[in-house]
Amino acid sequence: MNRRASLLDLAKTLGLAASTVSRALADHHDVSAATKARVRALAAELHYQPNPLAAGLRRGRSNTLGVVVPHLTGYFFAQVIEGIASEARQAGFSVMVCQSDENAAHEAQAIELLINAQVAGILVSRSDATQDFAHFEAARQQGIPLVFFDRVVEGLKGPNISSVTLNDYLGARQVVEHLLAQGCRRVAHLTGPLTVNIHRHRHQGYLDALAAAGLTPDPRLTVLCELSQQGGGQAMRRLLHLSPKRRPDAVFASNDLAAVGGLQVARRQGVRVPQDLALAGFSNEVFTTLTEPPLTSVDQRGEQMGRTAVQLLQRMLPAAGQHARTPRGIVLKPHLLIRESSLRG
Amino acid sequence: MNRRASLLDLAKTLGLAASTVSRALADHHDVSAATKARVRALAAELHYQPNPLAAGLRRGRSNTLGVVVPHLTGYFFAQVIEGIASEARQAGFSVMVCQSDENAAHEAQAIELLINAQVAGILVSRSDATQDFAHFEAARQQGIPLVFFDRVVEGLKGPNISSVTLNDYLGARQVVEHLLAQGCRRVAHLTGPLTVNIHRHRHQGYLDALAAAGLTPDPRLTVLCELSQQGGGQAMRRLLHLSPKRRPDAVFASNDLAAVGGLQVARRQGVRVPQDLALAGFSNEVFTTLTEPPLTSVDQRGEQMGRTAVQLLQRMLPAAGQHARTPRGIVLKPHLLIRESSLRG
DNA sequence: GTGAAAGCGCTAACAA
DNA sequence: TTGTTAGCGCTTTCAC
Repeated sequence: MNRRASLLDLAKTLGLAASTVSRALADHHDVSAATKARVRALAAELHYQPNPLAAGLRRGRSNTLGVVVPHLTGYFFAQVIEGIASEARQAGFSVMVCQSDENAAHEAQAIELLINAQVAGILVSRSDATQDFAHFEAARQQGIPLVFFDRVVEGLKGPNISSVTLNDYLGARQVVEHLLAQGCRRVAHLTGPLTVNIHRHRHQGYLDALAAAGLTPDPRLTVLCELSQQGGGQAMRRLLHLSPKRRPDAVFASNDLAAVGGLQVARRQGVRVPQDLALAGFSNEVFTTLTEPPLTSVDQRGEQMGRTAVQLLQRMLPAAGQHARTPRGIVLKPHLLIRESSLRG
Repeated sequence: MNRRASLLDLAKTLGLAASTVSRALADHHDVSAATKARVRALAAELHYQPNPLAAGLRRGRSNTLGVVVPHLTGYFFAQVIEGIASEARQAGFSVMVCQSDENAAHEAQAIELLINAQVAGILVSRSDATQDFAHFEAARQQGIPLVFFDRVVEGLKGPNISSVTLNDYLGARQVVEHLLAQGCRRVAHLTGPLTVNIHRHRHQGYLDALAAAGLTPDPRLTVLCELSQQGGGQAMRRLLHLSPKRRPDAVFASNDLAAVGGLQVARRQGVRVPQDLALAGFSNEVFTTLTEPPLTSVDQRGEQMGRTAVQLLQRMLPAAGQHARTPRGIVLKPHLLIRESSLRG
């Protein structure tokens, strides 16, 4: 079991200085092509692998990207992380994943952990509960670039901060337009806290779709609830208790879990979906094709979002050259997926 | 923006040598209690955070644990990773997650990446496709301890290898005993490749439960299929094509996705679940409570498995003292969760 | 019980 | 274009 080859080993056998080998491997412009070739050949032969710990120590930052998500159990975030992991690996980065559990304190702790680990950058989808954003500022002040994905912190802008989001407004609007096209006239909306960008945008899309169709939104049909199976069930119960005239003929839930919770309550009360009540969710979770009937939803393009987030981060890294530190905000287009729960044929 | 305090900073302000401070912080036994107290007080005051890169470089290994899973999108592995991440953090480790996509080459690549990153240990659930286990041997030979969870490599045993699994045999046996108790007599089994421990054990549990009830297993009722929604659907179609006498009155699928695929096909063909056909899966995925009817399943205790895996790893680390490097195999008890899909009341 | 010294493997300023 | 030098922050002999 022989020690792994070090850069110095390469240098010695080639009769070069360590620094030259280092530069050659980094493809530094003022190393002769011949030298580069020799170095690369030997490196390949010896299966040289740079020691990331040493490089990190020297540079003052590791080659790891930090990721903070509210949780992992849920198709969307898992997908995003798959995208991040795959894109990061191609760029030579490792990925460290932390979860905030929708808890502001955990989120701050995670950021601290990542700063401490001297990550090259942080990708984060903020917890719904977070109100104080000092921890993000702290990262920025350490010179660690931040990319927000899906759930952004809207006040935070600046040279070291980018974002990639879904066009939630458009997604919601398309859902509601589809429901209206099915002949629905009283469309209800189950929403999360409107302080969070995604929920606010989806709600606005809902309102505007109604307005565009010449309908006046009924405030009783917008229900603020926890976007869980239980929360969706409760909200549905409330809606079904309305007088027949006021009762909705369609429900658009801001996520799939709440939609399914609502679906179950409705069916148990003998409401036929989609004939009596058309239903749609948001996120395109795996289980949307497994429910009875399958659930109309909006795909959030998780993997693409993850890949894009890493690309945005790379642009903000010092090594990226001249155009470095350009903050950007990318908005992805949603995909409406129409399934039986909203199809009145 | 002042530089983070280094160990040397502490040493200087206390009039001590760096080595003493280092030992004090590591709670080394021959540092006086008084000195330890002074050091700790100042460290706390200055919010001293050791530089993990430097420590890692010096020690020749980082404070990161590597995790390799087939994929992230799926409740079980996400749960395990939550358990791992939480336990690892408590022990002062970071976690690096890689996915193999059920692909042997990707898996080998991931292990190589982790070895290269000088992780302190590797936690892995092997891909179903892997046949060649040289990459695991390589890790072991680098002195990197391995813990297999859920899916183990059965040939690999030794001083640096532990495992934590579910008692799949028992889980399967409980499921089938429950189905038999519901009055079912022709129980079918949808299984994955029997080369993988989990599938083989589940199948054996199935066979033994039948035998214990005095029934002779009908080989036509064991269907080897891809354990996906589609695969489960196809298998169910095949079973329903059997002559009425041979047709099963219960199906136990080795995972939930296949069970739901089967459920959909059955319902579409007018088979009533559970009256005509009782159904059970395995894994307790989130969606098991969302199907119509909700699906009986076996909880795999993902989070517990993740926590246990990290604990086993710690026992194998050099620092763990005398009893270090003790390999262990822990087997967790499954929890049968009976839901409507198998309840004939 | 504490200190001095060396070095993990790499990179970056500066010199040639 | 290449080499020299220094040092990132920590741990670990070895000496006292």
